[in-house]
Amino acid sequence: MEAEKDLFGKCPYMTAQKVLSGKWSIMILYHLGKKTMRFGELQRQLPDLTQSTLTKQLRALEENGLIERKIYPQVPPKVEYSLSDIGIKFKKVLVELAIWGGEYIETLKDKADRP
Amino acid sequence: MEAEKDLFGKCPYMTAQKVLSGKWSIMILYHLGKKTMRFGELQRQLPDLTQSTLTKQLRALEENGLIERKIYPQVPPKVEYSLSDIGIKFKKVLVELAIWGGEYIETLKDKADRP
DNA sequence: CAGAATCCTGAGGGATACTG
DNA sequence: CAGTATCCCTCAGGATTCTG
Repeated sequence: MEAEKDLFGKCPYMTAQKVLSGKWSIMILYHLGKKTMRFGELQRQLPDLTQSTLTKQLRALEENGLIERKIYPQVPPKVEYSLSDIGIKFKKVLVELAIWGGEYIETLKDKADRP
Repeated sequence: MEAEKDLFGKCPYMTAQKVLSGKWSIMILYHLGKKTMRFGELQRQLPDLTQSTLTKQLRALEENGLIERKIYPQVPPKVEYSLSDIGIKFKKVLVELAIWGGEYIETLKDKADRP
């Protein structure tokens, strides 16, 4: 698609940046990294975004190949989201991200303690 | 500042997301991770952004405590940018990010090969 | 050299309402 | 349940120009 044209030949950092630029991308990848989830369940984990926003974010991640969407043809609808292969590999980044994020929050507290 | 209020108490992932949301944050951190640099030198490494944009991105990173700005009071001006302590710790994330970004680009090529 | 000051624009995110 | 379809609106990013 168009996304591929944009990303081709770019450096890994810029590529990563693009894919992760969605406001909720990281959170979604984190939750799907724990387990495959249905739309509703995922939404309950992320109370701060609306259905429409969640849908858009999921579509974007799917188009970029990070997650997979499995539709069960039944009524009522059932749709499961899970990490793709490359999505699973992203977990390693998430681990470091979590560690660093924790450290970062600590530095903020320190600043607040002695102003 | 206001940034602290926003970030306080949030999960590490959301915190990280906020700090890295700048379009060029990762690239800048990567370059400054290699060495301390002056404004002009940094700009030469990143030919795709204008001075004003680079300035804004640097200000944002500085406000978030990721980089440090050292001003030499002389004429013509000399300003050096470097990673702060917490900025240095971010290198670990960058490493994983680079690896994953490379893998991701590979998956794109695979898709292109057999459409 | 390393910026500050303006101005502008688009797209990403959100709110709301409707549906198979 | 898991979406679509609209509308709206902010604001990050960029272009441009001027400066100590």
